[in-house]
Amino acid sequence: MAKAARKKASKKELILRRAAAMFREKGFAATSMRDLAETVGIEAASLYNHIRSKNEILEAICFDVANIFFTNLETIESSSKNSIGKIEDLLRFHIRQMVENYEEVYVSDREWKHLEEPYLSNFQSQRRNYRKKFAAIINEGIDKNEIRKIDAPTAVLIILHAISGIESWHRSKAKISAEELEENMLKIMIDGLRKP
Amino acid sequence: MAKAARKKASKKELILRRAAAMFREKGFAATSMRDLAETVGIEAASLYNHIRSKNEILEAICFDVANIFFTNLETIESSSKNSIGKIEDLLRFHIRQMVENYEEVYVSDREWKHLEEPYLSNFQSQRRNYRKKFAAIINEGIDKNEIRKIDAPTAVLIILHAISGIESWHRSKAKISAEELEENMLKIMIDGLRKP
DNA sequence: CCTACCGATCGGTAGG
DNA sequence: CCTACCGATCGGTAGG
Repeated sequence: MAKAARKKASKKELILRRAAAMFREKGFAATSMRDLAETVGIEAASLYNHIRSKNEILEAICFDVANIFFTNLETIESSSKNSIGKIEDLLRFHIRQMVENYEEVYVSDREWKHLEEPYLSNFQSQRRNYRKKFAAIINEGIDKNEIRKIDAPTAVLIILHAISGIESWHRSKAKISAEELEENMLKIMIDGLRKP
Repeated sequence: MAKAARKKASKKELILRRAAAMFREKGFAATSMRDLAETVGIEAASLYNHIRSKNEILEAICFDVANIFFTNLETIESSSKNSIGKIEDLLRFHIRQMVENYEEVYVSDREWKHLEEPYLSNFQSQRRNYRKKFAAIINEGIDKNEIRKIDAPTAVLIILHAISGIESWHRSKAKISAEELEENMLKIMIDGLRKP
């Protein structure tokens, strides 16, 4: 019984992982349940013993990712570092997630618009919330004279999207290592914020 | 005859513009020809008097945008400015295109993977080419000691994706003006490159 | 530009 | 987990 439960859980996880890979590659709408079933190695109808619907798969991916980032943000918020230090930690976390957890993060970032209500509104509001908290850290740094006077929400958008650009790096067979990539991104972006 | 030709051309342009708006909003795969026909105000079958296929619409959008950017890049390459100046011009052009020509640029950026061969390979190679030329300008600046020693291809990815992040700004009803946005982005990104 | 329609494919269910 | 199948919808064509 415990064994069967474990087995079922791992098959569901397999489905979610393969789905993330396919949604990333072809997009949510262009991925069919028959395509997915084939890469999992079962018939399309059998998928429905593990998941309720195609949309439920997307929900699982998007909210898993959202929770990982939100939990990390709370940890960083309550740390004792200064603003630049907090932003650096935030960036490193984003970059590492993008490298290590690539398919899921990418899908959460680009395919969430195919979420259905009420999940769509829920996801969008989590997203807004995350960006607001990020912007608050930047504004804190501006107040304390660590960071140059810039529009914080704009800086957040730039930073977040810059990181999601690692996608292409990932595809290009890693001409530089993950560590080098991280240092390069930090150098460019943190120094764009820091007060001269 | 000239009048009829003009009329037909403008109807095709209307279809392309509406298609860009819908592809941006729902994604290429999730947009049906019936949806598109409805917003244009005709029956689905009538679309085919103006365009050959759904994919041809995507091709028109993607290559129009690619050509606009490529032409501009060539102009900038042959200018007499220094590297930082060239990059600044390049950034301003990208930002303005993103603001003024939003739907098409966004679609070209995010939906090109639904292109079919041989257009897909063609588009990807134009894209690689553009990034290589952009990276070459950065490397030139590093050689001339205007720009700090960073990995140029990484900087290109960061910059290009940072700009595509304006999408969210666009959606958020412009809390700051387009000019302010441009100056903020320049400040953050150019100063991340410039040699201290 | 429309009506009428095609074959293919979609997400999902019934029943075992 | 499979076979068999459903209604809906897809991109696109024929013919006028």
